[in-house]
Formats: sequence, structure tokens, C-alpha cells
Amino acid sequence: MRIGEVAAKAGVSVRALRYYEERDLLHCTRNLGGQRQYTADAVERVCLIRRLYSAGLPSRIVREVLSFADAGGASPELVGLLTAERDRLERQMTDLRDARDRLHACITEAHRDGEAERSSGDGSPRDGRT
Amino acid sequence: MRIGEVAAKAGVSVRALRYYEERDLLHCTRNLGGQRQYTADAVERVCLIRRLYSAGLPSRIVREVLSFADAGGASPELVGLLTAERDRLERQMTDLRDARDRLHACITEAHRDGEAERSSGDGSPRDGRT
DNA sequence: CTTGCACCTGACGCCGACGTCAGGTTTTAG
DNA sequence: CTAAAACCTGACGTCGGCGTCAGGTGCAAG
Repeated sequence: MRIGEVAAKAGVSVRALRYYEERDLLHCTRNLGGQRQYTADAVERVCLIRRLYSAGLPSRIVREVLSFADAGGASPELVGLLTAERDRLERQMTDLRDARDRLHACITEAHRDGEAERSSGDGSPRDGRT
Repeated sequence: MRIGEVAAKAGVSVRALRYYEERDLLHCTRNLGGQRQYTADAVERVCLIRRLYSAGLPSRIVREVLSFADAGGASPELVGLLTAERDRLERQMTDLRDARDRLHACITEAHRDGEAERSSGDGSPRDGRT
């Protein structure tokens, strides 16, 4: 296939594919006219690349993951890499939940205070666990 | 407090604090010499900012979150915002888990193939839920 | 008073993941 | 055969979150 088709099938831009090649994440052959030729696997590979990026992995990790995968490399390092990244994401989620909870608390508190203005009285701020 | 102290207490760089101010996330007064003066709350606020950033929120979201919080605004929009972002992170984690599982499968497969060369035969790949 | 650190503003640098424009070639449809 | 589409290679632009350098000021101590 040519680049446009791959792009369409994988749902990414042509530019992105060239970029992946530049970054050494995706390879191809060339025809006589110098145009890129991809095998069907390319689509899947691009999808994997996208998933990795989308998971927030930096490109060097993506490259490592792919090269390990290419080598068929049964490497504990790879597992370590992925695990570390997953842990990072889990921390992110924790932070986000935390922030949300704080804000949620803020909100409900403000809301209740607004109510309190007309009925008076108050309790200590109650935590709003979601 | 002056900027250096806030930076130290919050564990961020002075530059970052000035940047947050530039982005309208953090405010302060000035003394006669033109130096920034922060209240103790600033430290906490900076920590919140950091958590939000660390959760991967783009700065406009951070700004919105903070402004809602400042307004004491009990806004469903805010909850929506946070929820959306949390969902995004959850998708990221799903992607990452997915990628990891794929790679894990690759690895165990390659590993098993390696083993198979000498002993042959094996069970189906077992999933490594973490 | 002088030293010296903390602080100030302004501005350029950087990395990542492409978008986009320019200017030329190849392939394809009619 | 020709026009249009798809492709090619540079190369510069962008945005976010600061780092860092330059050149000048404020503040406390000896």
C-alpha cells in the first residue's frame, strides 16, 4: 500500500507516518518512483504506536518497546519499562482523582454555604468522597 | 513570604512560579521594592496547580478549575470538566494496559517458542493481570 | 559602604508531535 | 495525452512548561 491508504486505515495523518519513520518507529520500502510502500502489517503497527503515544509514553519508550517487540525480545527490561509507565499513569490518575475530590469538596461546601445564608447554622466541612 | 521561600516550600522552581503568574494561575502583591509577596496559602495553591498539571491537565483546564475554585463556584461545568479529564486518563490507562498486555503476550510467546525449540509443547499463554 | 545573595524583567532556547507551506515528481483517471 | 490527485523532500511554525542567560535592583550583614 501507499502512504495515504495506510494513513486512512490507521486513522492518522500522512505527516504523522513520515514522522514515525523519521523517528525510526515505522519502516517501509520504496518503489521505482521513490514512493513509500507499506505492507498490511504497517496499519497495525501504526495503531500500536498510536496506542503507546496515546497512553502518554514518550517517544523513546515507544521506540524501545517497538524495538523489543521487533527483536521478539523476551526482555524483563521491557516489562519493567511498561510497568513503570503504567505506574506513572496510575499516579496521574490518583492526582486527578485527588484534585477532583478537592474541587468537589470546594463546590459542595460553597453550595452548602449558599444554602446556609438563608437557614443559618453550620457544621464542620464534610468530605465529599465520590 | 518571598518567591524563593514559596518555591522551596512547594518544591518547584522560582521560574515556575513566575510562569504560573504569567499564566494567571497564581497571584501576589508587591512590596515597595517591587518584589513579589505571597501569603501562606500560595504554597498550597501551587501544590494544587502541580497536582493538576501532574495529572496531565492542559493549562487552560487548570486555569478554569482554579478560577471556578476561586469563585467558590459550585458549577456543574467544573465537575463535567474534571470528569471528562478523568475519563481521558482512564482511556490512557486502558491503552497502556492494552499495549502492555500485547507486548506481554509477544514476550511470553517468543519465550515459549524459545523453550519449544528444545522441549516442544506448551499451554496457552497465561494472562498476567497486575 | 561594600559585598553578596535574592530578586526583577525580558528574551531566547528546547523538546515533542506533528501542521503546513513551497516547489517539484509520480501515478492515475478520463 | 493531459489534468488532477497523490506523493516527494525540505524547512519553518506551533504550543506547553518551563530552563537559562543577560543585565539591572533590593535587602541584610559585616
